[in-house]
Amino acid sequence: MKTQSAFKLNQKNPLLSFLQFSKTTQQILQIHAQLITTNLITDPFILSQLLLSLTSPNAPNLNYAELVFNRIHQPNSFMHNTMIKGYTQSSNPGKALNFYVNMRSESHLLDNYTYPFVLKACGVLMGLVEGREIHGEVVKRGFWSDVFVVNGLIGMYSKFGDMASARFVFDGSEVKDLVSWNIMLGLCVQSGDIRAAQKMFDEMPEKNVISWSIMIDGYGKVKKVGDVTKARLLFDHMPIKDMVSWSSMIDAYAKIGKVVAAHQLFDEMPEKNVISWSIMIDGYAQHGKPKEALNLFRQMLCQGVRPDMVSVMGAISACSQLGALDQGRWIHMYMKRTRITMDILVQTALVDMYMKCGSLDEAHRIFYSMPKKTVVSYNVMIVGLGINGFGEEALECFAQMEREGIPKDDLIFLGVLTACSHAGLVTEGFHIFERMKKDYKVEPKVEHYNCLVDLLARAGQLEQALNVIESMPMKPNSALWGTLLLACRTHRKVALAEFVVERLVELKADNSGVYVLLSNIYADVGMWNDALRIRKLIKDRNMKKETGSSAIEVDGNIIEFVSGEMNHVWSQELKSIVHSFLRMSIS
DNA sequence: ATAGGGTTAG
Repeated sequence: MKTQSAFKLNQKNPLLSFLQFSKTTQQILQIHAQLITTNLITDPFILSQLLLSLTSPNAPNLNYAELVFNRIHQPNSFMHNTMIKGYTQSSNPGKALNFYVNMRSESHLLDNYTYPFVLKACGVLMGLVEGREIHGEVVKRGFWSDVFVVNGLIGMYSKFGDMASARFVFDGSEVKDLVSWNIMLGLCVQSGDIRAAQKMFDEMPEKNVISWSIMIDGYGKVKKVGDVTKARLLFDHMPIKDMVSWSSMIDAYAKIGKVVAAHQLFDEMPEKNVISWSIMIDGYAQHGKPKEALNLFRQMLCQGVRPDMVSVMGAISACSQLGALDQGRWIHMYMKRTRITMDILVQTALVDMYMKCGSLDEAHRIFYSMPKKTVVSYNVMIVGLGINGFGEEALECFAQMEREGIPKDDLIFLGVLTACSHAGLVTEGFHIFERMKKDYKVEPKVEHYNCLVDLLARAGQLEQALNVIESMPMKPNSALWGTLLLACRTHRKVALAEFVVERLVELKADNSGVYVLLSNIYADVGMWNDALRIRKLIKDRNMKKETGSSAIEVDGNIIEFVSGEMNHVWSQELKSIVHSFLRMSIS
């Protein structure tokens, strides 16, 4: 955005000066009211300026702009183009295309300024057919030498993800600038072809910060450790960095769970915005460090950074993981109070948070007040009901989803199956699994078989579970055997457990947890020698045991308990509580 | 022309 120059009074036309200086809609409207009373209203230059002000992204008032536009007797190209630009920028590309269609009937209005805007509208609308048609028109009318038009075309094909067409325009054009190269670079990255991007990057006659940032982002998105190193190399070598380059680099680390490296850069970056904070918060939340995520969120608020919809997601997710109901509630209230808009994604995250924190009431309230629901919203609800033991309600929710005609994906079946498994609804679960293949034509994946095995095994039907594993179309993975092994303990099936461990050894997935479980199974049925033999094996192989931990929220503080560590300030109190409960249950 | 967001198994 250009900085507003100091107010200069136009002697010949004082109103015009005010108009160009006005920033808020109210000011513009006032001036317009004055304009109507004067004869200046017919001056095309004044009217153009008025439309420009009314459609500016600072204070757009497209309805009013359209009103003014319709009262103009013979709108010129500039006015048309201003309307198209305004509609595209305020995300109403359909209207923009309408304007364009109207212009076409008087083709003298169409100039080289029209096409970039209308092509952009096609890109936003995903209007593939219209886009190609306009492409043809551009060629016919010979606007090839205009780099803005060419970039409009490349940009549009880039939005469609149509590399071939974008390349065709790019290669065939005589006029390329840095923007054209950068759009192509971005398209390569977007289609996952980092090698092609690197080739272009090397060939580019000149590069700017944006080109470098695209490459860093691209290498970061490949999500392999080696490529992140490559991203870092570029990052360290680029001549000038801006917030986007820093954020892209931090995100590259955060996405692969290298939170330490990410946080270090985050501390080093000279200037932060909401996006950089969100990246860091989400990085922690997605990699098992919800406490750190919440801490950062608090820090962000302290620094006076106003959170937006996206930046609260990480914090909400952290609350779900911690079961931190009070803090989750606080964030929810904070959003209401500070009028942060909540879209489907935020609402879904909130439903998930309330469900995971066991507050079904609040989850219900949001869920049923949602104007639109997606598969994901339903999934969150169904899984939430399931983990809270309301299997029947979960199935009812699924039925409601069917009635609303929401298309299903494979994950929703995973949700329904886990809900059944948690509630012990074996026949219902089996039924859903069958219907999944038959009625919905969704091919079950290993994860679905895992759920089915879990469902049967928990209910004690271990033979059937084994049957499923042996008859399924794909190779069973270690998670699947793990599920079965866990059920072996609950149902004391020693022989089957030994069989399962053999399979896990074959898969080289026999970690310490597996042997601990096996040893416990032996111990449960009194086979002490075997139990000891396995214990010794764990010790001899020097296998490290992952320490278990859990956390609860006490008065808004997150208290973490680590297995085996009983020296926590809360431990003594906890012990006495547990003991008094035990005494109560005995007497 | 470049950066951030929701769902699964313990």
